[in-house]
Amino acid sequence: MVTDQLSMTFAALADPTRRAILARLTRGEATVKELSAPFAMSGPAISKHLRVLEHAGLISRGREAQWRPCRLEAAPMREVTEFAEQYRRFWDESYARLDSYLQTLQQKDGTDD
Amino acid sequence: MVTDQLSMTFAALADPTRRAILARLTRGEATVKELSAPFAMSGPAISKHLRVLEHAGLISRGREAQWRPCRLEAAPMREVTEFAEQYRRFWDESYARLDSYLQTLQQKDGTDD
DNA sequence: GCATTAAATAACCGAGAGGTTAGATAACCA
DNA sequence: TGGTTATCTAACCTCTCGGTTATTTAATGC
Repeated sequence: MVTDQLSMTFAALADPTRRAILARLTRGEATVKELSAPFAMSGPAISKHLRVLEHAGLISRGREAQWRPCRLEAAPMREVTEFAEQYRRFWDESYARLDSYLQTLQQKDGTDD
Repeated sequence: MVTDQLSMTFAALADPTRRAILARLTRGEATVKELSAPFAMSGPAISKHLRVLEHAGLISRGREAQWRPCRLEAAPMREVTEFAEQYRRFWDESYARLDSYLQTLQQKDGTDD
Protein backbone atom coordinates (compact mmCIF):
# COMPACT_ATOMS: atom_id res chain seq x y z
CA MET A 1 0.00 0.00 0.00
CA VAL A 2 1.36 3.35 -1.00
CA THR A 3 1.36 5.87 1.82
CA ASP A 4 3.15 9.04 0.80
CA GLN A 5 1.17 11.99 -0.49
CA LEU A 6 2.77 12.22 -3.91
CA SER A 7 2.31 8.53 -4.62
CA MET A 8 -1.32 8.73 -3.59
CA THR A 9 -1.89 11.73 -5.81
CA PHE A 10 -0.25 10.11 -8.83
CA ALA A 11 -2.12 6.86 -8.23
CA ALA A 12 -5.40 8.76 -8.04
CA LEU A 13 -4.62 10.54 -11.31
CA ALA A 14 -3.66 7.31 -13.08
CA ASP A 15 -7.24 6.56 -14.03
CA PRO A 16 -9.21 8.19 -16.86
CA THR A 17 -12.50 7.99 -14.97
CA ARG A 18 -11.07 9.82 -12.00
CA ARG A 19 -9.46 12.46 -14.21
CA ALA A 20 -12.80 12.95 -15.94
CA ILE A 21 -14.46 13.41 -12.57
CA LEU A 22 -11.91 16.04 -11.63
CA ALA A 23 -12.42 17.79 -14.96
CA ARG A 24 -16.15 17.83 -14.34
CA LEU A 25 -15.62 19.35 -10.90
CA THR A 26 -13.74 22.31 -12.34
CA ARG A 27 -17.19 23.43 -13.52
CA GLY A 28 -18.49 23.39 -9.97
CA GLU A 29 -19.75 21.08 -7.26
CA ALA A 30 -21.66 17.96 -8.22
CA THR A 31 -23.49 15.10 -6.54
CA VAL A 32 -22.44 11.48 -6.87
CA LYS A 33 -25.38 10.87 -9.17
CA GLU A 34 -24.39 13.71 -11.45
CA LEU A 35 -20.81 12.51 -11.50
CA SER A 36 -21.91 8.97 -12.37
CA ALA A 37 -24.06 10.07 -15.28
CA PRO A 38 -21.42 10.15 -18.03
CA PHE A 39 -20.09 6.69 -17.18
CA ALA A 40 -21.37 3.20 -17.96
CA MET A 41 -20.50 2.15 -14.47
CA SER A 42 -22.37 1.27 -11.29
CA GLY A 43 -22.83 3.69 -8.41
CA PRO A 44 -20.53 1.79 -6.06
CA ALA A 45 -17.76 1.92 -8.66
CA ILE A 46 -18.01 5.71 -8.78
CA SER A 47 -18.21 5.75 -5.00
CA LYS A 48 -14.88 3.97 -4.82
CA HIS A 49 -13.29 6.35 -7.29
CA LEU A 50 -14.50 9.25 -5.18
CA ARG A 51 -13.02 7.71 -2.08
CA VAL A 52 -9.66 7.38 -3.81
CA LEU A 53 -9.84 11.02 -4.86
CA GLU A 54 -10.84 12.05 -1.36
CA HIS A 55 -8.00 10.14 0.29
CA ALA A 56 -5.61 11.80 -2.13
CA GLY A 57 -7.01 15.15 -1.03
CA LEU A 58 -8.18 15.97 -4.54
CA ILE A 59 -11.81 16.38 -3.57
CA SER A 60 -13.81 17.04 -0.45
CA ARG A 61 -17.40 16.16 0.28
CA GLY A 62 -20.18 18.11 1.88
CA ARG A 63 -23.54 17.05 3.16
CA GLU A 64 -26.79 18.50 1.92
CA ALA A 65 -29.94 16.54 2.67
CA GLN A 66 -29.53 13.17 0.95
CA TRP A 67 -26.84 14.45 -1.36
CA ARG A 68 -23.13 14.44 -0.76
CA PRO A 69 -21.84 17.16 -3.07
CA CYS A 70 -18.23 16.80 -4.20
CA ARG A 71 -15.91 19.77 -4.48
CA LEU A 72 -12.57 19.99 -6.23
CA GLU A 73 -9.53 20.44 -3.96
CA ALA A 74 -6.70 21.06 -6.35
CA ALA A 75 -3.95 21.73 -3.82
CA PRO A 76 -2.17 18.41 -4.44
CA MET A 77 -1.88 19.37 -8.10
CA ARG A 78 0.61 21.96 -7.02
CA GLU A 79 2.99 19.26 -5.83
CA VAL A 80 2.48 17.45 -9.10
CA THR A 81 3.66 20.42 -11.14
CA GLU A 82 6.49 21.05 -8.73
CA PHE A 83 7.61 17.47 -9.19
CA ALA A 84 7.37 17.55 -12.98
CA GLU A 85 9.04 20.95 -13.15
CA GLN A 86 12.23 19.37 -11.85
CA TYR A 87 12.43 17.59 -15.18
CA ARG A 88 11.74 20.60 -17.35
CA ARG A 89 15.36 20.95 -18.42
CA PHE A 90 15.22 17.39 -19.75
CA TRP A 91 12.03 17.81 -21.76
CA ASP A 92 13.78 18.97 -24.84
CA GLU A 93 16.08 16.28 -26.15
CA SER A 94 18.59 18.79 -27.37
CA TYR A 95 19.09 19.93 -23.80
CA ALA A 96 19.79 16.38 -22.70
CA ARG A 97 22.16 15.76 -25.60
CA LEU A 98 24.09 18.93 -24.99
CA ASP A 99 24.23 18.05 -21.33
CA SER A 100 25.60 14.55 -21.84
CA TYR A 101 28.04 15.91 -24.40
CA LEU A 102 29.38 18.40 -21.92
CA GLN A 103 29.54 15.68 -19.29
CA THR A 104 31.58 13.49 -21.61
CA LEU A 105 34.00 16.33 -22.23
CA GLN A 106 34.32 16.90 -18.52
CA GLN A 107 34.88 13.23 -17.74
CA LYS A 108 37.58 12.80 -20.36
CA ASP A 109 39.24 15.96 -19.21
CA GLY A 110 42.15 15.36 -21.58
CA THR A 111 43.87 13.01 -19.13
CA ASP A 112 42.31 9.73 -20.09
CA ASP A 113 41.70 8.43 -23.58
CA MET B 1 -5.45 -2.42 -17.60
CA VAL B 2 -4.68 1.19 -18.25
CA THR B 3 -3.72 1.99 -21.84
CA ASP B 4 -3.60 5.75 -22.43
CA GLN B 5 -0.33 7.61 -22.22
CA LEU B 6 -1.24 9.92 -19.36
CA SER B 7 -2.54 7.08 -17.20
CA MET B 8 0.59 5.09 -17.84
CA THR B 9 2.77 8.04 -16.93
CA PHE B 10 0.89 8.74 -13.71
CA ALA B 11 0.89 5.05 -12.78
CA ALA B 12 4.62 4.89 -13.36
CA LEU B 13 5.16 7.92 -11.15
CA ALA B 14 2.97 6.56 -8.36
CA ASP B 15 5.82 4.60 -6.83
CA PRO B 16 8.62 6.05 -4.68
CA THR B 17 11.19 3.57 -5.98
CA ARG B 18 10.48 4.54 -9.56
CA ARG B 19 10.60 8.25 -8.76
CA ALA B 20 13.95 7.71 -7.01
CA ILE B 21 15.24 5.94 -10.11
CA LEU B 22 14.18 8.87 -12.28
CA ALA B 23 15.82 11.30 -9.87
CA ARG B 24 19.03 9.29 -10.06
CA LEU B 25 18.91 9.38 -13.86
CA THR B 26 18.86 13.18 -13.91
CA ARG B 27 22.53 12.86 -12.92
CA GLY B 28 23.24 10.80 -16.02
CA GLU B 29 22.95 7.32 -17.45
CA ALA B 30 23.23 4.33 -15.16
CA THR B 31 23.26 0.57 -15.39
CA VAL B 32 20.62 -1.64 -13.78
CA LYS B 33 23.15 -2.65 -11.14
CA GLU B 34 23.91 0.96 -10.28
CA LEU B 35 20.24 1.77 -10.10
CA SER B 36 19.58 -1.21 -7.80
CA ALA B 37 22.32 -0.24 -5.37
CA PRO B 38 20.35 2.20 -3.15
CA PHE B 39 17.45 -0.22 -2.68
CA ALA B 40 17.00 -3.26 -0.47
CA MET B 41 15.35 -5.03 -3.32
CA SER B 42 16.20 -7.85 -5.71
CA GLY B 43 17.44 -7.31 -9.24
CA PRO B 44 14.27 -8.61 -10.89
CA ALA B 45 12.21 -6.17 -8.83
CA ILE B 46 14.24 -3.27 -10.20
CA SER B 47 14.02 -4.81 -13.64
CA LYS B 48 10.25 -4.70 -13.42
CA HIS B 49 10.27 -1.09 -12.28
CA LEU B 50 12.48 -0.22 -15.23
CA ARG B 51 10.12 -1.95 -17.61
CA VAL B 52 7.22 0.09 -16.25
CA LEU B 53 9.22 3.28 -16.71
CA GLU B 54 10.24 2.22 -20.21
CA HIS B 55 6.66 1.46 -21.24
CA ALA B 56 5.63 4.86 -19.95
CA GLY B 57 8.34 6.38 -22.13
CA LEU B 58 10.13 7.82 -19.11
CA ILE B 59 13.39 6.02 -19.78
CA SER B 60 15.11 4.36 -22.70
CA ARG B 61 17.76 1.66 -22.66
CA GLY B 62 20.94 1.27 -24.60
CA ARG B 63 23.22 -1.70 -25.01
CA GLU B 64 26.85 -1.67 -24.11
CA ALA B 65 28.53 -5.05 -23.73
CA GLN B 66 26.70 -6.83 -20.90
CA TRP B 67 25.30 -3.60 -19.54
CA ARG B 68 22.03 -2.02 -20.46
CA PRO B 69 22.43 1.63 -19.53
CA CYS B 70 19.23 3.51 -18.73
CA ARG B 71 18.68 7.06 -19.87
CA LEU B 72 16.06 9.53 -18.71
CA GLU B 73 13.41 10.45 -21.25
CA ALA B 74 11.50 13.25 -19.62
CA ALA B 75 9.15 14.10 -22.47
CA PRO B 76 6.06 12.59 -20.76
CA MET B 77 6.67 14.93 -17.84
CA ARG B 78 5.64 17.74 -20.11
CA GLU B 79 2.14 16.29 -20.39
CA VAL B 80 2.07 15.91 -16.63
CA THR B 81 2.68 19.60 -16.07
CA GLU B 82 0.27 20.53 -18.82
CA PHE B 83 -2.36 18.44 -17.10
CA ALA B 84 -1.74 19.88 -13.66
CA GLU B 85 -1.52 23.40 -15.01
CA GLN B 86 -5.21 23.18 -15.92
CA TYR B 87 -5.88 23.18 -12.21
CA ARG B 88 -3.63 26.05 -11.32
CA ARG B 89 -6.48 28.50 -10.86
CA PHE B 90 -7.95 26.15 -8.25
CA TRP B 91 -4.78 25.72 -6.21
CA ASP B 92 -5.50 28.63 -4.02
CA GLU B 93 -8.72 28.13 -2.14
CA SER B 94 -9.48 31.80 -2.17
CA TYR B 95 -9.64 31.70 -5.93
CA ALA B 96 -12.22 28.95 -5.79
CA ARG B 97 -14.22 30.73 -3.11
CA LEU B 98 -14.20 34.01 -4.95
CA ASP B 99 -15.14 32.19 -8.09
CA SER B 100 -18.13 30.40 -6.62
CA TYR B 101 -19.15 33.63 -4.90
CA LEU B 102 -19.16 35.46 -8.19
CA GLN B 103 -21.02 32.60 -9.80
CA THR B 104 -23.67 32.81 -7.12
CA LEU B 105 -24.04 36.54 -7.69
CA GLN B 106 -24.31 35.98 -11.39
CA GLN B 107 -26.94 33.32 -11.01
CA LYS B 108 -29.01 35.40 -8.60
CA ASP B 109 -29.23 38.77 -10.32
CA GLY B 110 -27.50 38.37 -13.65
CA THR B 111 -24.92 41.10 -13.07
CA ASP B 112 -21.20 40.69 -13.02
CA ASP B 113 -18.40 43.12 -12.34
C1' DG C 1 35.93 -24.22 -23.47
C1' DC C 2 34.82 -22.39 -18.94
C1' DA C 3 34.01 -19.26 -15.11
C1' DT C 4 32.21 -14.64 -14.10
C1' DT C 5 29.21 -10.85 -14.42
C1' DA C 6 24.91 -8.24 -15.96
C1' DA C 7 20.42 -8.50 -16.87
C1' DA C 8 16.13 -10.63 -18.24
C1' DT C 9 12.65 -14.27 -17.81
C1' DA C 10 9.62 -17.69 -15.53
C1' DA C 11 6.89 -19.14 -11.99
C1' DC C 12 4.97 -18.11 -7.97
C1' DC C 13 2.70 -15.43 -4.01
C1' DG C 14 -0.05 -12.01 -1.26
C1' DA C 15 -2.25 -7.78 -1.40
C1' DG C 16 -4.72 -4.30 -3.60
C1' DA C 17 -7.43 -2.19 -7.63
C1' DG C 18 -11.52 -1.95 -10.10
C1' DG C 19 -15.56 -3.79 -11.12
C1' DT C 20 -20.08 -6.28 -9.95
C1' DT C 21 -24.79 -7.27 -7.30
C1' DA C 22 -27.40 -7.14 -3.16
C1' DG C 23 -28.48 -5.04 0.95
C1' DA C 24 -28.12 -1.23 4.52
C1' DT C 25 -28.55 3.93 5.79
C1' DA C 26 -30.36 8.13 5.79
C1' DA C 27 -32.88 12.06 4.37
C1' DC C 28 -36.85 13.77 1.95
C1' DC C 29 -42.02 13.76 0.89
C1' DA C 30 -46.88 12.44 0.93
C1' DT D 1 -46.24 5.63 8.53
C1' DG D 2 -44.44 4.16 4.34
C1' DG D 3 -42.27 5.07 -0.21
C1' DT D 4 -38.76 7.20 -2.95
C1' DT D 5 -34.22 8.78 -3.79
C1' DA D 6 -29.20 9.19 -2.96
C1' DT D 7 -25.44 7.09 -1.24
C1' DC D 8 -22.57 3.86 1.21
C1' DT D 9 -21.22 -0.86 2.76
C1' DA D 10 -20.53 -5.84 2.26
C1' DA D 11 -19.22 -9.64 -0.13
C1' DC D 12 -17.42 -11.34 -4.01
C1' DC D 13 -14.66 -11.86 -8.46
C1' DT D 14 -10.82 -11.22 -11.58
C1' DC D 15 -6.70 -9.09 -12.83
C1' DT D 16 -2.72 -6.34 -11.90
C1' DC D 17 1.22 -4.93 -8.88
C1' DG D 18 5.18 -5.44 -6.38
C1' DG D 19 7.86 -8.48 -4.55
C1' DT D 20 10.40 -13.15 -4.18
C1' DT D 21 13.68 -17.24 -5.81
C1' DA D 22 15.47 -19.99 -9.43
C1' DT D 23 16.77 -20.26 -14.04
C1' DT D 24 18.30 -18.54 -18.58
C1' DT D 25 20.57 -15.55 -21.82
C1' DA D 26 24.38 -12.87 -23.30
C1' DA D 27 28.76 -10.70 -23.19
C1' DT D 28 33.50 -10.64 -21.04
C1' DG D 29 38.05 -12.46 -20.01
C1' DC D 30 41.20 -16.12 -19.20
